[in-house]
Amino acid sequence: MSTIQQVAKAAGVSVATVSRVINNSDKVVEETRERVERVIHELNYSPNMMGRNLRRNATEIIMVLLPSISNPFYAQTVNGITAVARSNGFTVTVCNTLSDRKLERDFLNLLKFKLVDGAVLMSQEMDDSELEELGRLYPVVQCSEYIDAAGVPYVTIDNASAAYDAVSHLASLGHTRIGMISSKVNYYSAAQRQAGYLQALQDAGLEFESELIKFGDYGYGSGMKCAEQFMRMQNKPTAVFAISDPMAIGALKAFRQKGLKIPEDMAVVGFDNIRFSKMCEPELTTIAQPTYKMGCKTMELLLDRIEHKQDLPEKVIMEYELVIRGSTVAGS
Amino acid sequence: MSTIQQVAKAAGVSVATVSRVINNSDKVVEETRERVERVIHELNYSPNMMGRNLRRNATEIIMVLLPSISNPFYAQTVNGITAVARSNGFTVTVCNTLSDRKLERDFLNLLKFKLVDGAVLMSQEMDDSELEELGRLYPVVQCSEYIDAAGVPYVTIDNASAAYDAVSHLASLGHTRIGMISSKVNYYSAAQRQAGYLQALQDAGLEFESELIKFGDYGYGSGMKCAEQFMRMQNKPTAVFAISDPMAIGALKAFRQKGLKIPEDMAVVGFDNIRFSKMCEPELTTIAQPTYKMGCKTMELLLDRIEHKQDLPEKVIMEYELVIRGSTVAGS
DNA sequence: ATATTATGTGTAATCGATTACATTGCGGGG
DNA sequence: CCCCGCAATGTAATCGATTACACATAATAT
Repeated sequence: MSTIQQVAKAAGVSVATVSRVINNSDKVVEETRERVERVIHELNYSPNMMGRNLRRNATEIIMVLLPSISNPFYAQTVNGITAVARSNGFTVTVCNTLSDRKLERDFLNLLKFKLVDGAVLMSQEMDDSELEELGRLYPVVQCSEYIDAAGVPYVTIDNASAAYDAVSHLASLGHTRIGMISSKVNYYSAAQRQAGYLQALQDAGLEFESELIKFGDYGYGSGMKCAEQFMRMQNKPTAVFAISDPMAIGALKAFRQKGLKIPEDMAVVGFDNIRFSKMCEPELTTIAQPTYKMGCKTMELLLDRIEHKQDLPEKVIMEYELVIRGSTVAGS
Repeated sequence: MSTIQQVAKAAGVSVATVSRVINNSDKVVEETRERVERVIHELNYSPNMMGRNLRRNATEIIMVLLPSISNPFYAQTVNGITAVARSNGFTVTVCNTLSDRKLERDFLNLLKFKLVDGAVLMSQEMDDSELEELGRLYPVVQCSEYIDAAGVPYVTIDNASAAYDAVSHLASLGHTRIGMISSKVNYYSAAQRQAGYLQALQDAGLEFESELIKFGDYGYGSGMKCAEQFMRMQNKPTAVFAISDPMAIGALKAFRQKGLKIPEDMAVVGFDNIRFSKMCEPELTTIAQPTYKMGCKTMELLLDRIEHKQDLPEKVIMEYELVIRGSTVAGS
């Protein structure tokens, strides 16, 4: 690997001139520029970013923290983030925290250590005060999953309202006993979705009892288990709202294995509109978040922070959509 | 953000001593160490990695390049890579190339620029000679998808043999007309799987014609389209082998929409054993790769390269497994 | 008592870039 | 012919760490 010094010597100029050529700044007379560029090419030189970054105190890399790349929900969001980042000269790397607090901390050290310029959090394990400090010290934006209290900006949908719409949809179809599959881990979005669910039941004049909420972990397997719990109840629900598509799909599968007809005997609504939700039998009614746009918006907020703009928006609430398919309405 | 100089001044020692404390190297007398550590804590100091990396010429970060984090197949492999990396003090970041050659190049610049110590390629857009050069200059290992000619080490399964087994399984069930859903992009693995398919047909004494191979893009949608093409054929196959689970699942869906019974009227085999393959109706027969172990092995090879060990293995072929489920054998 | 060694700490070079400031040379106005 | 100003390039400080080497002091050997 060649350095700027070697290039300078070989081209018979100073390192300053080489640097000027690389950054095509200032004036370099055409003849010199060509000579330097030829040498750069010959030596296959590319500037060492550690040197550059140390001097500039910036890396033009941002990182996206998410609990698991295996959850298909994240892919589109990352694409949106990447699109905006690239058009502003930034590179995006994805960091898989596996919901491990220690691993998450290791990644966030990259921020502290200045190896990345900013971070998007799509989920966090840390507590409010840690997040608050993080947001105070570094450019950080939350996307989709968030903690409100911490003063860290976020982009999200109105989870309560989305859940409300999903459950109201079930109620409007005549269901009077509606279950919910939520999550044990208390994410804020899960709490909001539960609130929306309760509100919808109340507004539809339906009764609620705690047995109607089961708890999973966002994955298929837990959806199946929750469905089995519902099946064992005396007074079974005829419809279920799950806060993730994989859980909804797992539930669908379990219900069908028990011989229930979907949506006649049991209606199911999911959340996130992952691609597979159109592949299962029947197709899944679900809440679609504008994932790509959310990613774009998130990156815009982050760029503003990195550039230290003032008076920045703290919250952006995006529109969602209830996508009605065969798991709630036959033949749609 | 405080620097090592500030810490040194505040503690009344030299930067060398502070550095020794941080790296707990050499001898520092207990009293000095405590004083320095107290100051470090008070100033909330953490070493600037750009300075350190510049000096050490290493970052202890490795990157994984993959075409799309939305393909669930990659998640487990990344977990394996991460496990081994972490236990060796390395951090893993995932880079989403979107199969875009330019984006891929941008990420690989991080290698050239010394911002990462090594890379795992799970798929590449570059041609053989580029890959060959990359492998010569930097620590790089291919995983799962690979180019053999380039002399870059790789970890994989025997794709031809796996496809052979899948197709032989179909033949052994009495199918005599067996289609294949392959990919337009000519990945090496796709070519090998086609070879295995052809060999299996030949060994089973079955006829082949070019119409029996359709081409998709590894996604659900393309699987559905290929299935529709099969349905329009005069002499339809009664079984189909797809080189990715999403395509197999898409095909399954399309066949069922046309009223075919699976597996009676049409048997389907996929490839990769993604989690959804157990959630679809019926469950999908597929080839399971030992993804987690492949990730571990890949990272081991990469670590060896980073540490400049000699006489390293160039190829590691792992065992796969044909998982038989309801899409080929009823009730299994 | 002196020479030798070990121990702890400091000084300054170094990694590879960027960039403020200095220098050089040249053309034009007076 | 001198001086000024501008354009092109060079010199050297700087970013924040690590580390070879130097040095001072104390402990030990002779």
